[in-house]
Amino acid sequence: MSGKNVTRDDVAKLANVSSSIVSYVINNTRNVSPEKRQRVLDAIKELNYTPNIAARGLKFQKTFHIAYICDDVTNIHFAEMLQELERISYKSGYFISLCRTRADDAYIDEVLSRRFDGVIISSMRLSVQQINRLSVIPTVILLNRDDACFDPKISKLFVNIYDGEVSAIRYLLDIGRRRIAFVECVGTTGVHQSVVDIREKAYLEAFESQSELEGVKPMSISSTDYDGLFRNITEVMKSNDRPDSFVCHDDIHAMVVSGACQRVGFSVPKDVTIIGFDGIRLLKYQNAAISTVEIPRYVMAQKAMNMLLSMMNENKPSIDYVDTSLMIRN
Amino acid sequence: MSGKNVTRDDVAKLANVSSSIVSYVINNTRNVSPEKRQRVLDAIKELNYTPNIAARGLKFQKTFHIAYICDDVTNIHFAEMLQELERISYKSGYFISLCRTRADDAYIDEVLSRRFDGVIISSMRLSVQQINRLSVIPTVILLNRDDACFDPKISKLFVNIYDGEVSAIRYLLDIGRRRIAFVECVGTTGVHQSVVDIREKAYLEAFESQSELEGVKPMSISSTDYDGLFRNITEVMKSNDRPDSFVCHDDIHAMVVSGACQRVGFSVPKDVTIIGFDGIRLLKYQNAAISTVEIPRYVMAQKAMNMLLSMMNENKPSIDYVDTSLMIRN
DNA sequence: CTGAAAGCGCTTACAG
DNA sequence: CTGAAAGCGCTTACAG
Repeated sequence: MSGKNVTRDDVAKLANVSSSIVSYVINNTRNVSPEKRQRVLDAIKELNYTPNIAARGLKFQKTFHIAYICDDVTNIHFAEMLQELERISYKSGYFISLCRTRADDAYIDEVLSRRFDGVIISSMRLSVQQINRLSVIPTVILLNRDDACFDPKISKLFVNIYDGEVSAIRYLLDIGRRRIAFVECVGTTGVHQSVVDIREKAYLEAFESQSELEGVKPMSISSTDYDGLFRNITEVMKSNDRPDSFVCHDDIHAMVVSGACQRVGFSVPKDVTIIGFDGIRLLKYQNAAISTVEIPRYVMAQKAMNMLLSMMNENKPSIDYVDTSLMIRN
Repeated sequence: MSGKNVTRDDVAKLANVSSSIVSYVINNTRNVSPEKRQRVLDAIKELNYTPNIAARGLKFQKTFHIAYICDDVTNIHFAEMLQELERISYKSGYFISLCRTRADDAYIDEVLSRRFDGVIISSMRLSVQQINRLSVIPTVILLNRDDACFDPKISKLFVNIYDGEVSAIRYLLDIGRRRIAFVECVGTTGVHQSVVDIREKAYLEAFESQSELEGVKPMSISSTDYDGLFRNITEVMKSNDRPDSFVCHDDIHAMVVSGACQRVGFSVPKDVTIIGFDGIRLLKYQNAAISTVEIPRYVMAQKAMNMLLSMMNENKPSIDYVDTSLMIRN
């Protein structure tokens, strides 16, 4: 039997009860005589009936579906976040849709049309206006953005990226590194202009405070894609003022940098120290020891879901913070 | 204005037209006098109205939502597949939910309850019965499984994994490798018993046909997780009959194997040749050259969506095949 | 303990 | 060119 187009009325007919009884049995929301209840349960089984959540949602003004908007789920950090969000939201009765950022207003309309019960955003590509338009539904922003003018209805979960980046630089200076290069996020052309790179800000300010140290001066490496990054690293490593260390936008960047350095004959971490960001699991299986600034993804996913739930239930937006931790590998 | 709880009736009231007119304007499905049309459009804008897709779906018996069921989206191969499916399905008007496999019947009920318009499955954990239950909605299976008894309503997109694996072994034998180890999928405890490892089958049969070659005998390496794999590889590489090459379940496994081999002092690919499976982009930035058997993900995503569409529209299930290609890196 | 009916937000056949 | 009404599959207040 098709479980798809079977409706509550079909069940009622087969069980020979009124159709409201079926609801009451399914939702256990009223006492129903044992015989009728059993007839209903049997009919459900026989017809392979499952209640239509969309129809129920129309009544409840809920879809039991949330959205995760992110720029690139092929970046393991976001894939791990998505998978953890899926796990946690499912426990609360929600399915989760992957929405890849599209920076046009029509896309925001599309997302709003789906009447998600909540949306969690990890995007550097959406404008403040676009995010604010979403805020008519419970919204949590995960990525750090320096935009001041988010709607107060939006919940924010800040990652203390600044301190994480500073601790990475400090560590490099401590172990005697002086030529510390900053590896910017690849392909920043799609990034919204209002987004400030907090890592870069931290990098530059950490340098300023260390200006008395000899030979310390900032250098940034930017690229349009990973191929370009790989090429740029191999080139800069062949040049005269090659870096002795890198702080990278994230772990994927760090892996590419590590690969490139080794291809031109440098040993990691002996010749070059590399520090990534995020703490993806894959990093520790690399041939070379790559350190990283870990983001507590599981804590974040749980917090984000809690924030969403308290917005849905009590309409209470909130702000929270999580700290990073420097993970050294030698 | 909240775009969330604004309904078509609110628009109608503001525009001073009947509520059906609003539908006709939005869907462009009947001639409406220019003045009224304009009043409606103005009201939509002013109220920030977006139509409720769920309500529309109730009428159409559609949710405009599909599901992607996979075992582990933190594996880049599946993340890339998901992202490509998202891109393609969005163009056809569908959102996509990430559903991580849960191998119990209650989960199948949950998925059926959402009335997805279609479901695409990359899972080795679901039983045949569970997948067959899903087949009341248009279903496409992507992963190769040897189960004979799938419901004929299900569409199947086969990857020619067997030939891909054989070509990898042949290549290794051609370049003189004799101690070729097979690296099984990590953590196979969750894998459904009916799933046969086609890679392993191909591996063993390729060996049989080469049994006249001296010193060639199969060896398999299995592990419960990546930590275990890393450990097992370092151990086997220290042993007396260490392999001179590896064919790995996928590229992530290959990266771990590569890392482990190098950590104990072997050079890749000079001392050890490693071949992965899938062809994820990240692989080429590794310090060591790792070959792979490429799966045409973009072609697959497009085919899967087309199969889904023709099931939705014409109720026509189909079977299709894609080939892999051996990608050598030196 | 039970059932008929209204309503969630849409679409569209029907009647004008 | 227009509008009132039925219906998609649910839930639940209301009346018995």
